[in-house]
Amino acid sequence: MVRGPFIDANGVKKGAWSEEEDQKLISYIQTHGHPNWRQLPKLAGLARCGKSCRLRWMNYLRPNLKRGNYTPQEEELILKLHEQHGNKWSLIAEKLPGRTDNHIKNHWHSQLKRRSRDRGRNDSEVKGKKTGRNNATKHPESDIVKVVNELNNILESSSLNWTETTSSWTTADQDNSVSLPSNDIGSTAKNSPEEYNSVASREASRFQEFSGDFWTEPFISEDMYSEYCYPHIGGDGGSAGGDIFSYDGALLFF
DNA sequence: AACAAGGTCAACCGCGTTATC
DNA sequence: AGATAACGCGGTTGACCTTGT
Repeated sequence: MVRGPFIDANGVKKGAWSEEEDQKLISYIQTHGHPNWRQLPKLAGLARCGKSCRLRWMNYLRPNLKRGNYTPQEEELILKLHEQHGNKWSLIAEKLPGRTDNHIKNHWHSQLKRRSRDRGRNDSEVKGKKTGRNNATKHPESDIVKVVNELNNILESSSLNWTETTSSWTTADQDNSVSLPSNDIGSTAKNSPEEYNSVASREASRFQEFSGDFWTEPFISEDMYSEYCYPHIGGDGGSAGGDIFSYDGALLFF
């Protein structure tokens, strides 16, 4: 499915990653983090460029990545966010725990683009002319709220709660921040509430062990927090938006 | 059964942005 | 303040897979 491995003119390996390379990268990052992608391949004993290592880690090896089919709620949210923000895949990915910008982008081009186009066509047939992108007023509030409510229902059944004051996810049975184990949930737990809870609790325990004191924990690079603990709340203060707030008891992602 | 077309997705490339010197 | 390095994002590619004819 992917380019076969080859060595380029500079002696840098490219193309598909082998199991051995993956293991090297994982074990290096688990031990040292990734403070410097440029230096990482050399230090980890990989004949790759830093950029390639970063990409492999971010899109494939990183913990908590969700694989497999997109839920209708996720797809709906992608469609909404894309209409709002355009091709800002990283922005969209922030709202979808466990999905990477690359995955979302691929999914968009392979399926959602067409659906979006069809929907637009239907809309215009029904409502008459109405065009333009990045137009928030285009979407009736109730429509967006509906999508978000569906997502909230999933979260509720999972016993995971977003605590605005501490900007963290908690499980119902404990107050500790928890990294959302989307990978486990997606592939192993099959999303049943009981299994979901069990995995979430296990992850919470793991996180407890891990984060005795997060800020003094050695070898943890700063951005690991946002990578491991979903969702990343866009606190960059930029104009991109407030990201999450509550509306009539529902969580809104913007 | 064989082929073609379209779909999927990991990976690469180029460029803009941010950080550091 | 300017130059350079490093990072991150979005677009694109290419090979395998699936479906239709």
